[in-house]
Amino acid sequence: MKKHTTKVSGEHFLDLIDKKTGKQPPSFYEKVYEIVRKIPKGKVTTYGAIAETIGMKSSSRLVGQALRSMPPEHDIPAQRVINRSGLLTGAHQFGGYERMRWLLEREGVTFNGDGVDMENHFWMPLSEP
DNA sequence: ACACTGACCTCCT
DNA sequence: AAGGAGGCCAGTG
Repeated sequence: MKKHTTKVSGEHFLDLIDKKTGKQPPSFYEKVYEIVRKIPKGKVTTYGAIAETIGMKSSSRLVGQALRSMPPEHDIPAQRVINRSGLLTGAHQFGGYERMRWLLEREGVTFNGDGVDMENHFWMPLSEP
């Protein structure tokens, strides 16, 4: 039985991001969400690039953890975050590889074999807001 | 409070 | 070239 007890549940973190009250320093998760929201349509970035932008280059796994913890209703384009080699390693969260690929292709992302054409679609997050 | 968990990445065979 | 082991560390139970 799963209650919605997670501390990173929908209203909580969305509230923090939207209002930016500044009551407390943004958590790692919140920083991830902010960056992911900035990924332009038709572009992708990587877990490692996001971690590096936050200033924790070695914590790319935490980026994946943050995205996995997102609530059902969100406006964060998480499908635009993939692994370094262009593979859709988070596909299971979107209902499988084909589904995640479709989400990206309808945004204009093109593929090279099984992976995204990184040469044309990789987007490096900006450090400054 | 402690142990385990990863939507990863980089080395090392 | 391809595959495996280890490091990473905030959250979660």
